[in-house]
Amino acid sequence: MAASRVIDELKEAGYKLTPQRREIVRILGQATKPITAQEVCTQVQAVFPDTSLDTVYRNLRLLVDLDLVTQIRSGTCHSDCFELVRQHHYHLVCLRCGSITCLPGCPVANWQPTQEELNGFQVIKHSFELHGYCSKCQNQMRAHRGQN
Amino acid sequence: MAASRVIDELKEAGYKLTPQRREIVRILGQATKPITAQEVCTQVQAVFPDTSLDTVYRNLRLLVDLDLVTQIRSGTCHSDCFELVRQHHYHLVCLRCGSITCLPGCPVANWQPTQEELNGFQVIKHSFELHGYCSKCQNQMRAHRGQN
DNA sequence: CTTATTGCAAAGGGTTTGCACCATT
DNA sequence: AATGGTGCAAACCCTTTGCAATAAG
Repeated sequence: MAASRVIDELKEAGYKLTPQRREIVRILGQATKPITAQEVCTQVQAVFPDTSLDTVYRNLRLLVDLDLVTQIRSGTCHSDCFELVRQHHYHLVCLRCGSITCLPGCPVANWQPTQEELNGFQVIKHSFELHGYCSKCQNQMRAHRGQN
Repeated sequence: MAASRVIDELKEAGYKLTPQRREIVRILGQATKPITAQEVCTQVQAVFPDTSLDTVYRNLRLLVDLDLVTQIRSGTCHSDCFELVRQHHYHLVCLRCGSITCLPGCPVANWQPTQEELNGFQVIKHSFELHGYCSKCQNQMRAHRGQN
């Protein structure tokens, strides 16, 4: 979903478009991977230095509630990450630094368990993550071992 | 992995087997799904009322570090859940109440992305979750709508 | 007897909330 | 002018940590 589309949806839903809010959406639109509220905040503050972290959280929550943003509580990430809702894809999550990389497509996009297995559970969506070590961390771990 | 096996591993590794520690392992061994530290604590306190939550956290952390327990930071769960390491499986996670159900097997057990996609990322493991609504929450949501 | 483990209390980190002021509509 | 949004500060929840007392080996 493009940032402009998100702005339109906010407008239509009757929400005010403050500069901070526009900037938050713009930053999410530019991101190539999910980012934390803190990262969003730092980037917003580059333009509007007085922006507070709670404003970022409030806006992210609003966007999540409106189904315009996806919130990811990753298997390794300390804090939640956010990204604009977009085509289904999956993530590489580093076990060491928590960084997330997006990969297109999904190996289980069309898969469904049997009805007996679900036992009445209503599936809305699914998530698929690969956990391991990014190349940067692999290098650092090698260097660290080298020191000993 | 059976609880007795976990106890053996702890013994072999030279850790002391306190009553609280044994009970924590026993509770994890009996659980049919991942549970929170708070849930473990409440169950331990049924037997040893003075047990503190931080002792539970310390023991869970130890078990995770020893690769005897898996820690799950789910896409919806407020706090982390824990389960004994066992055969690979996947989870149904309720978007409303956060409850987790285990399903055997895994639709992507033998799948691997191409080397170009990974770009040096070293895959250690993966996680697969279905998010939706458990039947209990579906009923509650229906009842709630009925009231209006 | 030695050392790890415990309970307590306090601190830490991420996230949410109450409030008065301010800005968008 | 009305209402929703903001910044600040404080609260909240989950989790971790320092410490002295305790218990397992």
